[in-house]
Amino acid sequence: MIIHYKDKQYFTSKDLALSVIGGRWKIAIIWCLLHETPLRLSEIQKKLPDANQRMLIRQLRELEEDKIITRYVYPVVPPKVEYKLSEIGLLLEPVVTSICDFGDQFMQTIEKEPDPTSVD
Amino acid sequence: MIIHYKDKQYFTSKDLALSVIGGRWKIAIIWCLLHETPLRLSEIQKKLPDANQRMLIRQLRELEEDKIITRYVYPVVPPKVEYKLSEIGLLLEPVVTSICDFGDQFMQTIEKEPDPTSVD
DNA sequence: GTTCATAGTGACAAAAGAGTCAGTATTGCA
DNA sequence: TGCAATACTGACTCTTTTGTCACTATGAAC
Repeated sequence: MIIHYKDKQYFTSKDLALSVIGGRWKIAIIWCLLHETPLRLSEIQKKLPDANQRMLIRQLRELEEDKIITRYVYPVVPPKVEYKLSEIGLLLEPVVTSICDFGDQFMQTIEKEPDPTSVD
Repeated sequence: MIIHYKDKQYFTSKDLALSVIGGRWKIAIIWCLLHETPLRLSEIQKKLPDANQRMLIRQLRELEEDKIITRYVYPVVPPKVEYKLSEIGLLLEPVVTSICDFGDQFMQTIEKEPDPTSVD
């Protein structure tokens, strides 16, 4: 079974999923939107200060293209745009949660037994 | 809270988790090892024919470095090496499962409502 | 008329990641 | 002697992703 999506081929639905969530800031953005919704760009920026605006916008565009988030533009000046998770996007909650859980557990193991290559 | 790991800084445990599972073939390798274990390199290659050997070895090395998998070398000729998930690696089961589940659901939505940019 | 706020785009440079190809080692066997 | 099998490594290129900088638009407030 081959899945065609956005001019690419995926051999498993898992690969397709990874193409949707794979992006430097995507999981972080989804995490933010799971905790508080809707959010404006400027609010996401405050929550993710290490991502620059250009990157955030690109990631938001891709998530929107994949219908993971919705974008609502208020016809006002200065602009006001709200992002929220779509119905499909909400299905990512278990993914984000399990990644967070794993991260916590992994962190505990490296704290107990610090990696020799790590620098404190 | 800043986590130092392998000469890099992580601001959340989620980012740390993503650094561990982020790699073209890592989720696929872990998926294989969750279904059948242990596996030899040549067996993983058969299960992931699109990954070339060099890439698989690199991903396996990184997973080993992060203590997600263990590598056992039999002292025989020709070489025999077995890979299996470590105790920590097994904690990734919910991550892989939730990604697969999401992938399946996502696939259904794009089948129902095909994306205009996709090519069949 | 200038400035502010917000959300955005274009063009490019830098870095990271992925992929390719050729080569190594060991031992047994024909 | 030469080949087969398995698990690698080195060196390189190519591609993709990420990051950076400068720039736009609009209407209100001063």
